[in-house]
Order: sequence, then structure tokens, then C-alpha cells
Amino acid sequence: MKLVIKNSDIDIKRTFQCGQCFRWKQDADGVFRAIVGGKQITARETADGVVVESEHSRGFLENYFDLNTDYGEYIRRFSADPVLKSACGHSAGIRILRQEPFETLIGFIISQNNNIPRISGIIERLCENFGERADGGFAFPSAKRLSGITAEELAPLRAGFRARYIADAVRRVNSGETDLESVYAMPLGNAREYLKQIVGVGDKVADCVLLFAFHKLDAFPKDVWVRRVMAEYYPNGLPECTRGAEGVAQQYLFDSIRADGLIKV
DNA sequence: ACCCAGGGTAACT
DNA sequence: AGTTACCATGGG
Repeated sequence: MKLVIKNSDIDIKRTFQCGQCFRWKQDADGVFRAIVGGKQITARETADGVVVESEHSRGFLENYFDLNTDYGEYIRRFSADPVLKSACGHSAGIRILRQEPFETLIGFIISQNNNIPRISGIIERLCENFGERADGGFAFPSAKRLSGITAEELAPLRAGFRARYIADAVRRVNSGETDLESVYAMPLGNAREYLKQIVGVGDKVADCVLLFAFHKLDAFPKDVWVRRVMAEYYPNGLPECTRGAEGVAQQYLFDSIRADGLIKV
């Protein structure tokens, strides 16, 4: 399957490097590659648009990249607020991916009190050690594949204190104590409390999973960077124009504050 | 040597 | 309900 997306509809560099995903890497030739759902996807920018190639179906790719959503509509809405308008100007082209729930859960458990390069490294070692070999790399291991794993057996990941959190999440998903599929139908508050039953999952990790896997756009993960933005620009909370799409606004703010160190109003 | 990183937990007031 | 030390690891 080959898919071409208009350049104005996506900025793959920002989309893949804005902290929502950890497995997309850019090769020396400029091509982005990742194993998603057990199959490789490549994406590259050309003058004619962003070319996406994979053995996945068109439907899978459209869903993954959220191609049936007009992000220009969000940007128009957010532009009622001067700070967000500035953030949109800087971070336009970011799209919220629909990632696999288990992979996203483990990824953001690993993310706590950690930095993005090291998160990627731990996940890479998880895939190399326990994932199935796939075309061009290793798939992210399923919960079933990790069944029964202990924190000690996860030592090669060098995940530190997070190893037992990973082990607990695997155990819960395999026992059915946590049914990730059921989260799709839950409203935000219920879904958050449900995921927080997993040891090592608090408000922030839960909201990241709800936004980046379950596509709950009203989730608003507050990490250290977003807290800084809130303290400086929104001491009384987010503006009305973000209602229902707080998570999209969050990504523009996160990417802008991190990239530039500040948002220029 | 010290501080920080897409935080959470447990043990305190 | 709101604070605080501690948690492994690695880079600046």
C-alpha cells in the first residue's frame, strides 16, 4: 500500500518527534521508519507530498494517522487565544496518532521521571529482547508474549524502578483484570480511574495513553513542561476555545515550549 | 558533584 | 487533601 498525504496536512518530523510515540526513527536518507502493528511503515517527505508505504491496508493507515480529521479546524478554533495561536504557528502539522493500547501503556509507564532518548532506548531493548522479528526490525511484544515475565527478567532493559510496573501491567492485561479494549467505550474520567488501577500509572501516564492510543482528545496530560506553560500563561485554566480538544492543544503547547524554550506571543 | 528527565508511590502532616 | 523523600538510569 502506498499513500500520499498533502504536505499541508502533516509534518511527519513533528508528528513523530513530539513525544507521543517512541519507535519512529529517521535514517540517514531522511526516511522515517517504524514497526507498527507488526509491520513496517515508512514515511518520507517529497515535493508531491508525504509518501507513506506499508503492507498495512489503506484503512489501517488512515486510522493510524487520523487522516479523516481536519486539523485546520482545530487551529482555527485555537487561534482565538493568542498563546495557542503562536503555538499552532510553530507546531502546525502535528497529528494525534491512534497507537496500539498495550504498547502505548508500556511506553508511558517507562516515560515516568525519564527523558525521551532514554525512553526510546528502553523500548528498543524491550522489542529486541522479547519482540517477534519483523521486516526491518522487531515488533513490540504483545502482552501474551510477555506473559509471566518478572521484573528481574526485564533487567536487560535497564528500566530501573519501572521494571516492576511493566511486570504488573503485563500481569493485569493477561489476567483480564485490565481489559484494554473496554477502555474505548469509557468516558474520560472512568477510563482514567480504570487505568490508574495499574501500579505505576497515575494521572499523567493515564492521560497520555488515553490521548495517544484511545484518541480521547479531551485528555490533557500534564507533564513538567505543560505545567510550566500553565503556570506562566494559564493560571486560571485552559481557554474556552480548547473545549473537547484539550489534548490536541496540549500537543501544540508541549511541542512549542520544548522546541523553542518559550512561546512567543 | 549536582541536576534533570512526558511521575508515581508510600509515608507522612 | 496537600506535601515530600525516594525510586534507577543516563546525559548535560
